Amino acid sequence: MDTDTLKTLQEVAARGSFAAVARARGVDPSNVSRTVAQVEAQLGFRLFQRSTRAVQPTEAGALYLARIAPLLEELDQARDAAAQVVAQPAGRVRLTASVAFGTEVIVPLLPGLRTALPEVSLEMVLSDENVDLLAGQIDIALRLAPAPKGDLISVKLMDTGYRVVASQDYLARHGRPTAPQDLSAHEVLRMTLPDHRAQWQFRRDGVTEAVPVSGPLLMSNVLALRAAACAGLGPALLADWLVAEDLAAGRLVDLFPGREVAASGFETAAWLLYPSRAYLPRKVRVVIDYLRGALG
Amino acid sequence: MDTDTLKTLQEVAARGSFAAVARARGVDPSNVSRTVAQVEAQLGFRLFQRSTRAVQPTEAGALYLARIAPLLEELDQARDAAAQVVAQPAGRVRLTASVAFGTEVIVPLLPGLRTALPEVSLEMVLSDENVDLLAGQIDIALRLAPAPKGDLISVKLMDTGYRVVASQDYLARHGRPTAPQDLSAHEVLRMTLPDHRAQWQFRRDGVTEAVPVSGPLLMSNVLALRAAACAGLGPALLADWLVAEDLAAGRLVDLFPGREVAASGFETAAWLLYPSRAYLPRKVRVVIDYLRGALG
DNA sequence: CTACGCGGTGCGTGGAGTGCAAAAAAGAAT
DNA sequence: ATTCTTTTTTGCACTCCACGCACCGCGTAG
Repeated sequence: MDTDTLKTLQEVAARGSFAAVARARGVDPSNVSRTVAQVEAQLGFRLFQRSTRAVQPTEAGALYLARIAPLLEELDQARDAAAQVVAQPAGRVRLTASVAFGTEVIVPLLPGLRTALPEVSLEMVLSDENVDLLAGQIDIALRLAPAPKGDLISVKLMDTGYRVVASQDYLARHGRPTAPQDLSAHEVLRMTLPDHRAQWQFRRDGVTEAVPVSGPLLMSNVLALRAAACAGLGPALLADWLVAEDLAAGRLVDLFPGREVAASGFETAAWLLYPSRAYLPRKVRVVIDYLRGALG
Repeated sequence: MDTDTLKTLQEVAARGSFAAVARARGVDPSNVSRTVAQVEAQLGFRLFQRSTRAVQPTEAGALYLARIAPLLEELDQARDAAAQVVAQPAGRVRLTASVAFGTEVIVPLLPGLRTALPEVSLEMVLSDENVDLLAGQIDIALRLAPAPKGDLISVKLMDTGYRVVASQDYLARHGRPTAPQDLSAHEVLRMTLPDHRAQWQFRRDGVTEAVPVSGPLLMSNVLALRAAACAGLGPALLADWLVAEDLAAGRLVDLFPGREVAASGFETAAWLLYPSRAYLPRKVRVVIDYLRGALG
């Protein structure tokens, strides 16, 4: 029983005509007719009830075709999966992340990734909106929350935290707060996200305190928020990976290095999401492994 | 890709030797060698790493073989499952007949058929129009004429005849005709079929006579015609199977019990039609046999 | 060192599969 | 009704693939 033959059967069922299948395949109609007849002889039952004007699957034929359809599919997948074992990890991998995370965390990794996986080319889709992985043909998504639903695989890439930072000159002008409570006297820079607006949370030695904050400036973009903080417009609550470089360079100062800081919950992390396929393309696999190795 | 080929691959993996597989299958070792080589060429990767003394699946080959093994199994199961559908005298059989024949002849057989073939469920499509057997997924058709054309198998189910009948009270009011010719003086009930309209034929001892008939009432439905006859509206030419019960119950009287009666030809019969003798599902076969036994 | 058995290859032949053409048939169109 | 078109099926050459056979290279076992 040839798989090509079985695919012919399915095409016959789909098109409802031997002649149409023959035209589509560029063969003689007699070819299709004989193929079906031969399969029927081998199977021992009739697959299609046919007249000169119509071809209709029999009950047994419909049952058989319905059952073999996924099998033929999987047979092809088995071939592809096995081929990937020997194939070099090559091709284009589409990766999506937020603009800030992409530019600050992923872009610095690109040189190393290029040398480690020269055959893989990365296509970065940076967007602060949640891109549909299937519709966008996305292989890998980097998000700051795990997959809420569906057939996505979530792996924690790295733990993330927040820092309250301000610029040197802002501190020189307004004084450096020594305790979180002092922030209530400052006009802080805030995100428009509801979680970040009313209060910030601090934790040290297991003791948590919430500090109400306020300020005239609200921003929807963390890069802009960071820029504002660097410009000395006030203290800001920002992700640690976003301000690591600025802290190291001295452009920003971590106001409470001894405390954990959070907007809503303390348990935050960056997640790597990818669609749960039966067999992940090798090029995607190696990129995932590289990212986990570099960030995990 | 032939499933038999794929099974050969599995046997190679199991036995670890081309020659052993060749012996087991009774073919030449070169056959196995070439089969494997051809599959590898089609797949694009090597399945077995082989030396003169050992055959070992490659990593890709092992993965491929492991994945196709259950698929081949299911492929066979699909065949068996479908074959069982046709082999078992069980399931739904779609049967079409005219409304009158179905209700008067087939329905009385149903109780016996239910007990004789409890696993078979009958779906009756009663229609006075010629149903398309293919489009309607009909297994068996009961018609009062043989298949005029096509690849349908026709078997005569039972001979049928016609009777000229009238109700007791009609005869009391209009007198009982003693010879067919007397019908010309009656207003008879007629079918709208062209054959039945102008004259009725009678035969006794090989002598045929045609009697012209007329009447104001024409009906297109034999059940309505019978009802009209029962209601004393006049004599009617009706199929014997249609009036047998009424004659037995005395609701109708056979006016010419000694004669054969016909509308057009005397050779009339009920036919059983079914598509294609080859690969006839067993459930259809047993219903056909039952009907022939009960009516033939 | 020899012999056996293994996988791989060249070769000739028979049969399977191909397209073509014609037949049968069923629906559509006139 | 009758003709026409389209579709399935089958008969018929023809081609070419797949089969077994013989042989080669090679590694292991005795």
